[in-house]
Amino acid sequence: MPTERQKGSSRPRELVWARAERATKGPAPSTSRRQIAAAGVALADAEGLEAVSMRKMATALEVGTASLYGYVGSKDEIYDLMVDWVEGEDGPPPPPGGDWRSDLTALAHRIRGSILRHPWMAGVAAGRPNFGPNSLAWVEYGLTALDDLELTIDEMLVASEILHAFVRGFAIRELAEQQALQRAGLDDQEWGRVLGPYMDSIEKSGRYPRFIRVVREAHVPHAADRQEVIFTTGLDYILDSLSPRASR
Amino acid sequence: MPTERQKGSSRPRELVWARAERATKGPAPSTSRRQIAAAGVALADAEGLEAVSMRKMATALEVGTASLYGYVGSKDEIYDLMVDWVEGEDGPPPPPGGDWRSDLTALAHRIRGSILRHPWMAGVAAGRPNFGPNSLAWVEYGLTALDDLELTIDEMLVASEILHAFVRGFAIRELAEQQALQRAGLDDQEWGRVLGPYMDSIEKSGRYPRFIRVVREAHVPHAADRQEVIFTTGLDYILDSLSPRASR
DNA sequence: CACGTACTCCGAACGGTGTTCGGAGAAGAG
DNA sequence: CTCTTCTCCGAACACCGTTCGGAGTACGTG
Repeated sequence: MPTERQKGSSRPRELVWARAERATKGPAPSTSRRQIAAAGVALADAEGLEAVSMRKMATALEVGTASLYGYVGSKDEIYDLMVDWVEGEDGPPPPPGGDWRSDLTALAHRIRGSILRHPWMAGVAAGRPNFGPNSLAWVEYGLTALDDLELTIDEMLVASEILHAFVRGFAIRELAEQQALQRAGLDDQEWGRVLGPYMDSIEKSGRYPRFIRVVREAHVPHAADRQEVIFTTGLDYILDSLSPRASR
Repeated sequence: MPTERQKGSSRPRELVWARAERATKGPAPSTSRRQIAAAGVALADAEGLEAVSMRKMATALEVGTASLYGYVGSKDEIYDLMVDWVEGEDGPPPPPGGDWRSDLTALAHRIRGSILRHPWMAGVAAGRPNFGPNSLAWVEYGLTALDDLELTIDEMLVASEILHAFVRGFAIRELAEQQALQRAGLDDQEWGRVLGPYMDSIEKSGRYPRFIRVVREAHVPHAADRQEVIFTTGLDYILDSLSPRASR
């Protein structure tokens, strides 16, 4: 999660994206924002977001700790760079394929994939909007796909927001479950040992009968695939609700 | 954001919710998990999540810092307690009103309200699932409302997941926008000064025409109300897509 | 070519952080 | 009354984000 600004903080500089990467005068910088982003992503992927500290970043980049503040105004800006790096890791958006439905489906799976591949994304993106060039390119891609539906500009905005909200919200929930598993020591059985007794007591309390029914019934062996099915089904529900609005 | 566990950490104890609050033998504890949760929420609401430190919590509760570890296994567990405290702050769920659609609408608005009222919720809930009693009660409420639709158990699960995913995802996005505004110094004009030049350069690049169109057109005076409208519209889309599945 | 300026680099320090350790003291069990 | 078991917590450890101010470098200009 992005560190929160304290109340009396000095006025923010310009956005990272708006500041020039390199000055014209002094010595050449020995690294770049792009390298900083890549190093941050590598660190966070390997050891978790907590491992992204200014000192470790500096060590990874073979640079003094304080030097990073020449590239970045604060640690939060490193998060911004990391998010946009991930948005760009698969290359730029392809040209739309002409079928809005499959374009949007692909977009949704891509967003979900990014979050699952980089679990720290959920927490980082929660507190700050991201206006990086790669993020914008993918938003533009989604809006372009929606063009085929001949919606008003307001309907397009709503449609885009709904899609992104669902995908992001779903991936976050999926991730929380997945990480809880991982936290119990990378061991499925261990998790059962910890959660099991509590679930039993919940069941015995009798206050959550439908929840218990869902949990017991959904506790099938192929949990990973189950999430896949729920996601795809939910996505279809949402795309279904978009199409009738095209033929007004 | 929840602190991530490091790899070699010792095995986790039981869940907070499963551990006994009070032992039978020694002296009586001088505070309670409930008070810890309330103090944490108050601190986070007033000064941001970053202000929730073990030392400040201990000071607020008039207790030594190390004493907190008798109530809680780690700082993350304090986050768990805080989330469930918020889930319970409006009292227990009412009995379902008989109309599934209005029940679910009310539920959605309640979740969104909680996140907007306690902005730190988004980041905290991103990394950990919450199985606290109050959270479960509201999940149960949603499932109960869905009972009227005569869905299969799997359809109920999907429907519940979709609703929660959309609401959570939307609130997070809304919050990010709102906090970016706040970060610029509680000043709308300041934000324009920071963002404006960047948006102009984006526009001049010509690479994001649809995005620019949406931004310019959505930049109306009544921004707060705009979010309300988008949320309500999106929610209706989703509920619309649920109802046809009732009459299979 | 040389000067001045504008920049990059970064060691050291400041005030915080989460968590552990181990002793002191309180209260129910026998 | 003793013993056991719990609560409490000061002190310490390793680390954190950020700031300061000096040293060094390369370009624009005279």
